[in-house]
Amino acid sequence: MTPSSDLNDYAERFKLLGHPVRLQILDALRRTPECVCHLEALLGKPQPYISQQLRVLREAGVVADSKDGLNVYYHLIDPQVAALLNAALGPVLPGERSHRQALPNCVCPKCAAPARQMITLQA
Amino acid sequence: MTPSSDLNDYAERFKLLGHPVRLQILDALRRTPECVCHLEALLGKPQPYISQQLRVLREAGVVADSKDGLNVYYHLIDPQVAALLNAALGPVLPGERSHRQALPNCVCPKCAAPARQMITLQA
DNA sequence: TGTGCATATTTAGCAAAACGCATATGATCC
DNA sequence: GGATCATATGCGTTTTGCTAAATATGCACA
Repeated sequence: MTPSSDLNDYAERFKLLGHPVRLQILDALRRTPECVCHLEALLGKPQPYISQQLRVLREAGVVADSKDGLNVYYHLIDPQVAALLNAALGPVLPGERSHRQALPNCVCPKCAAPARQMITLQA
Repeated sequence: MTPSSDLNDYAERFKLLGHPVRLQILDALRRTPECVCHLEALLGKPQPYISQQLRVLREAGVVADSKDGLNVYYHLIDPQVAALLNAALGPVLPGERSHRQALPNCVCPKCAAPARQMITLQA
């Protein structure tokens, strides 16, 4: 009923997106769930710092985590944030290359399941 | 070509919206242009403070001003910000009551063209 | 079972920036 | 001169951005 108190909530949500690191995380997550170690390699930031931003997003109800062995996977759960990302960055193209090659086991340089590595080099 | 440098620009734009006062200003401006004195009455903040936020928005290329006699009217010029506002707050309904009653001469309590005032009291 | 290694979270801390606001001054138009 | 608006300055408080250290937690393997 008081429209200005709602606006505060919206401003809070925009503030979540108004942060390069968080925006980059969310842009990655709207493509596919990602484990923390991959986000670390992707953003080039120290891991505790990424955990901090993930926590901000988690406590705001924007993302959720699910553990799988050693790894923790995060995924986007807020449809409105997804809509905002689409409105701002454009929708994710179906054929668009995801940041990772294969999902189930993290493939970023650190986690390095050696499977595809030499393919990348020669092809 | 470098998608992450673009993300910085997008984050900047989100940051503009992630501010209660600016968001309230933009929400008003997407309905209709407003003069500063009306925004002052609408937000209940001192005039220099509002001018300050308007300047932020102006220098970011989100709004533009046009002078008309004593008054300065601001309007929204960034279509992408308008799209984000629509995505977040919902589109402006056609019949929705604008904050002001009549545009050409500001009608907020301060500028008070006395025209409609007693109507408000009795009806 | 115990030890070690790797992933991830949490806590603490700090410098820098942003915020909220007041006040004073200036410009412009009537 | 009077009103609207912009700009500038200052100040106390809060938030941000980031680093570093400490603390779980799960897996592997002897």
